[in-house]
Amino acid sequence: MRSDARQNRDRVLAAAREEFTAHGAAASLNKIAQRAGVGPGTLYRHFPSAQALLVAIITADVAALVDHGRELLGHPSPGEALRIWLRAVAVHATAMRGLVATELLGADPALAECHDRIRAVAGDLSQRAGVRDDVDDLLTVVNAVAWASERHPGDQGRLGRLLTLVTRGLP
Amino acid sequence: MRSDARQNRDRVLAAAREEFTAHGAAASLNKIAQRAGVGPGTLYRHFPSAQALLVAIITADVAALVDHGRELLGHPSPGEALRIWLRAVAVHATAMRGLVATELLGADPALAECHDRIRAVAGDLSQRAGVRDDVDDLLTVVNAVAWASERHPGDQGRLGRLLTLVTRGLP
DNA sequence: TGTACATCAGTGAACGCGCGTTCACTGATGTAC
DNA sequence: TGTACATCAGTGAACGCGCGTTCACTGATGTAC
Repeated sequence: MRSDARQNRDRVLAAAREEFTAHGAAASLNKIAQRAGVGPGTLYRHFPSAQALLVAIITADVAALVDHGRELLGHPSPGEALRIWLRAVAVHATAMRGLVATELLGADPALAECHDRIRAVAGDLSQRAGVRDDVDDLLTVVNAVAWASERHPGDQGRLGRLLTLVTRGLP
Repeated sequence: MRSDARQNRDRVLAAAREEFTAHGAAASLNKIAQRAGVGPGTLYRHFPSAQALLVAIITADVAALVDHGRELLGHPSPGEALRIWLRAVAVHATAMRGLVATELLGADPALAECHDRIRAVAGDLSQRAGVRDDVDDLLTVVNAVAWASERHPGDQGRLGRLLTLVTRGLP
C-alpha cells in the first residue's frame, strides 16, 4: 500500500473511533471524513460502508481483549480472573457506545469470528472459575451493563458497582 | 377537546407506539403520521416534538407500573414481589426498544416525575425485601438487561434467564 | 543521482433521498338561535 | 328539530437540511531507466 494511502487510512480509522465514541450509531460518515481531513471519496476508497469501518475498529479491539483473556488463564484466582476480564470486556463495549451489538453490525463474517473468539475466551475463563451459566448470557449482561453505564458519564463508579451487582451471584 | 381531535390524537399515539417499538429512536414522525392516517401537521398540532409524543406514551405506561408495584407491596414473599415487579419493569422497557433512557428523553420534567415515581416504588419493594443496593443501580441493570434481550427476539427465554442471572445475588 | 511516466490515491461538487417542520388553505364540529 | 356560522382541527405540498454516495478530474507516489 502506498504510504499516503496508509496514512489516510489510519487517520480515517482514528477519526471514526472518535466519532463513533461520541455519537454511537448516529455518527456521520461525512463528518468522519471531515474530521480526518480527507474527502468523502477517500473514506469510501478505504471502507465501502460504515460497517466495514466498524469491523476494522472492532477487530483490533477484540484481538487485544482475547490476548488479555489468554494471559488471565494463568491468574491464581480463577474467579478473580473472570471478573477482571469481564470488566475489560465492559470497558471495550463502552468505548463503542453500545454499538457492539447494534443493527449496523448484522451479518459480517469477520464480526461473527470476533464474537466466536470472545466467546471462546469467556468459555475458558468461566469453566476454570466453575461458572455454569450460559456464556452468551453472561457476555450479554456485561455488554448491557456497559451500555447502561455509558449513559451516566458523570458517575465514574457506576460501571464498577453494576458489574459487582451482576457478578455477585457467580462462584 | 373536539371529538375528531381526540380520535386523531389517540390514533397518533397508537401509531407512535408501534413505530417506536419497531424502530426505536430511529422512528420517523412522518411515518407515524402516515401510519395514523393523518397529515404531518396534525401530528404537530397534538405533539410539538418527538419527545412530547414519548412523554405521553411513557407516562401512561409508568402509571400502570406504579399501580402494579403498589399492589405487590402486599405480596406474602417480599423477595418474590421485587422480582416480579422488576420483571414487569423490564417488559415495559422492552416495549420501547431501550428508548426509556435515550438522549431523546433529556430534561422533560414529566419524565423526571415518572422516574421518581418508579424509583419510589422500587425503593419500597427493595426495602421490604431487605435489598441494600442502590435503587438506581438496580433499575439501571434491569433496564440494561431488557435492552439487551430485545436484540435477540428469537430467544424467548433470554429475558428471564438474564433477570435470574442478575437478581441471583439479591436476598 | 536524476528524470519521465504509469499507476493509483485523493478531491469535493453534486446527486437523490428522507427527514423534521411549516403554513395557507379546506373542512368538520358543535353551538346559538 | 333545523339552520347559520364561528371556531378550530386537518391537510399536504413545499421548504431547508444533512445524510450516504458517486465520479470526472487532479495530483502524489514510487518505479524504471
